[in-house]
Amino acid sequence: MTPSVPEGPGIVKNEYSFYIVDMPRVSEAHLEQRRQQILDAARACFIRKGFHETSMQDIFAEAGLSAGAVYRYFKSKTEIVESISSEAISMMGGALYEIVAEHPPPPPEEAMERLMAHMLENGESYLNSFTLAPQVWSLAMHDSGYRNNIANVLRPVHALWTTYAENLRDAGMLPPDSDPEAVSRTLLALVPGFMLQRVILGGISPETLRDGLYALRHSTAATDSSS
Amino acid sequence: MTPSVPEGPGIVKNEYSFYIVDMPRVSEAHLEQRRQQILDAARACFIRKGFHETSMQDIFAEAGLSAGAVYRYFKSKTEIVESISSEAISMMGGALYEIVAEHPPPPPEEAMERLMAHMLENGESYLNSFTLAPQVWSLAMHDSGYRNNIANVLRPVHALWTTYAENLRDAGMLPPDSDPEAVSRTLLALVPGFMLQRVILGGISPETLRDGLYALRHSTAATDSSS
Amino acid sequence: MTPSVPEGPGIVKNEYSFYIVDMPRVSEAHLEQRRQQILDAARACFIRKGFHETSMQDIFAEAGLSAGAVYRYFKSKTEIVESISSEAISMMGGALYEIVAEHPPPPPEEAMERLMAHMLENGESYLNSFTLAPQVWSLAMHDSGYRNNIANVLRPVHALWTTYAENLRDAGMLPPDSDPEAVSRTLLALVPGFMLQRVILGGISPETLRDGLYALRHSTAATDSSS
Amino acid sequence: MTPSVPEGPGIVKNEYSFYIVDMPRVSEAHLEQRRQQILDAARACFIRKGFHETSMQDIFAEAGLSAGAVYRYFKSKTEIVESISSEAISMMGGALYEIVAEHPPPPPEEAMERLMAHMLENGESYLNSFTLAPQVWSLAMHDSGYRNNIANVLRPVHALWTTYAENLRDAGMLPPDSDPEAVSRTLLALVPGFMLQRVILGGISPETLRDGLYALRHSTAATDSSS
DNA sequence: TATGAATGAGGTTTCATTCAT
DNA sequence: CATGAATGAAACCTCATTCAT
Repeated sequence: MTPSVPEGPGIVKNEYSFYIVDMPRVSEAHLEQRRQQILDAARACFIRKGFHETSMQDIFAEAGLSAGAVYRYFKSKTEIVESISSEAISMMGGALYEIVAEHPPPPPEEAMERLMAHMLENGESYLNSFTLAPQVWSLAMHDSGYRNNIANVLRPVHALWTTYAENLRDAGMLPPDSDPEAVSRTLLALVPGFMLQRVILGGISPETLRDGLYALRHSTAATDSSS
Repeated sequence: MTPSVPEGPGIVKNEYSFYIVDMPRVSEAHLEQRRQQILDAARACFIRKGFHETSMQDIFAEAGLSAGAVYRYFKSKTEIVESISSEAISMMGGALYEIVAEHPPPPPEEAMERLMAHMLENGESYLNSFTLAPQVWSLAMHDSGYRNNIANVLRPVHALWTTYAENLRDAGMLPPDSDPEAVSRTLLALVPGFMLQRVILGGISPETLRDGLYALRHSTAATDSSS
Repeated sequence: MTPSVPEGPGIVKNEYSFYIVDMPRVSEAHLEQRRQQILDAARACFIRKGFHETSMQDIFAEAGLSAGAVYRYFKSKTEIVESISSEAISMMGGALYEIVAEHPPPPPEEAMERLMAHMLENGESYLNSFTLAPQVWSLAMHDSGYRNNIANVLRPVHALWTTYAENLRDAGMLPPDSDPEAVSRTLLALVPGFMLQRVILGGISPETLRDGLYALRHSTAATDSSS
Repeated sequence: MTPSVPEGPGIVKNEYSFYIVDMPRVSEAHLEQRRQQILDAARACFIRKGFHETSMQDIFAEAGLSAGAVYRYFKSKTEIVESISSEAISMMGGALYEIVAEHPPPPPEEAMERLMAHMLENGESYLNSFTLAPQVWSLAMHDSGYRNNIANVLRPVHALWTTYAENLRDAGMLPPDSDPEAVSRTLLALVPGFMLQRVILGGISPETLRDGLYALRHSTAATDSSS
């Protein structure tokens, strides 16, 4: 008396009715898409108004979802902020890696120009990380969790710059007794300042940094003051 | 039944107490001192907890004043935040001016080292501007008032660096065709990155920047890529 | 493209899956078993956390069922609470009936001891009615439905005690002019106090009540104060 | 030029103006009265609707105060509930103490009758503790804080009953080998049952308990079953 | 029949600000 | 000028319930 029903993925037999469709009610992809929908909405709000000025209601409205729906995917506003933060601070590695890996290493002004250009492309048009980053830095000031978070993201970046500085020195492009760590720190230090000038003062572009670094690198040896 | 108290200028009667002396009209100096008392309290709170996590109640308590008293001197929390912000972003000019004014100009690595050392002294030990600055940057992202504020403070600083770069070039320490604007921007860009590394990553000091800049300035001319 | 599946009574087509077998119409027994599964889960939660602190989500999780499944069997949380409540307050009759039915009636201290012992067995180890009961009393304070519910359960119990008191009097174990109603009420009143002392104060057992009643029953006639 | 202003309590001199009135802006009594106003409102709500069904908004409305005002006096709803709870469970000691202290001790039925009458007077008309008590018991089931709270209130009451039982025995009104602890527990156990019957079943009064206890105390020695 | 994602009203609590005293 | 009690809008979050699949 059991009818021949096609059995396949998602069609299972159970003890009450004979066959029920056990397909996930919504696909895994749908869930992930919802998460993204929420994160996109949140990011848009955060870029527009900032973390603190954005209320959960703002996010609900922007996402077109109810409170409950959002809280199904993120258990607190903090969790959303952290997601966006992580995302914002982690978008830098790729380009740097490629630049660092080149042989011979590109000169610093070129490396920096290319990195800034990459950040502008992936930041201003898509992630607006230039607006988000300072907010994350700000959070990091009083929340050791965020601070560690950023530190963890920054350390590999720092390491890449150090490798780059070593390559530079090994290729004879830096004095043999120069400290790759100091060079790494100095180049790393340029990034936040570039971002802030871009947003607050304007009038700065990747080329500015390139030309500035180029000029500094070609100052005459006459005026030294190393340790 | 009203006691015979001399009534005269400054002596007023009110309904609660019988007489209060409304006379000496608290000195101008006293007013300013009260303002400072409030600002000191606010700054302490902001450094300890951040702008957003600090409630007005926190400030009242820290200042040992009532709500009404504080609101007599500042008409909103925003006004207090702005005061502290201005203060925090304006503490940089002095040392830079002295450095820039020297003839011949000190080499970049020395100029930067001395500036950072000055900021550490006046920042970390007294103002903790390293903690406040990122919060101000963060505010600036979404409040054009703050942004202009900072821009206005930054422009003279930028101008000083440009003057310095010109001096450098005129003294033959930079290529004659180099762009002082680009050099100025580049040196200015180092400051926020130094502050952030100091707080978040640690392991950076004025000497680090000095050594890094020194090494970069002594890279061989072999690897150029100017425009 | 529709697979050729026999269509017949109980085999229906729906829009999601193609065919589901709607046949055996899950047995009545199965339905009842599902109800029990849910009630068991709910009771466990209620004992663990209380009615109000238990969310429907808690019950879903404990039962291993979905929201929809639970709501198919109970149309609201209130209905579940009521089910558990009824169950909790109705578990007392059986033992009492047996005790009351005995001839000659056991003396009060023995009747009470046996009843308490019975409640402990069926309460503490299985139903934990000692924890549930006060919650039900609490609900009864502001919900006349619950109040009537309890009253309806309590009235037969009360009647049994009254019968018992009459038997006692008829057997010459109480003064001939004593009021069975008053005795019934008094004995009935001992139960909640026993439960609460057991949970809150500890140090009470069926024997305590037996000894206490025994002592009271053997006080000397010298000190009377009847109406 | 300093005017002769009456100095007295609350009139102080300070450095700005010469005299300011330092009277507490509102009197200590006013503060306490506000607390009572809130507690009265809360109690009314709790009696009317129960702890859980009463929202803070209900309390604000009943008290005629704003949210902020209430939260100035109580830092959470829990704190309010606890205040009312403590109050409700602690109103029982006085009358019992007086009864217990009498020499010779009144017979149990009289002691109990008088205590119940006292509770009715101070409970039903003023505190409605008959409605509140079961709610507190209910809370105690899952909150050890409440449980300890109640236990702490109950222990002295229990001790008083034990003293009473000892007095009873010493006065020859209980068998010399009877256990005062068991008698104490038994009499204590009657109270909750009386309260619940009063609210749920009705038809019980202090006299009921008196007559019931009287009858039990005059049962014939023929039917014993002590240990 | 079962699922669980989605809803949205409503909960408690905070906090910048005012104003009667 | 100073006080601090009071305000009340708005914040974050929960949870009983529904309904498309």
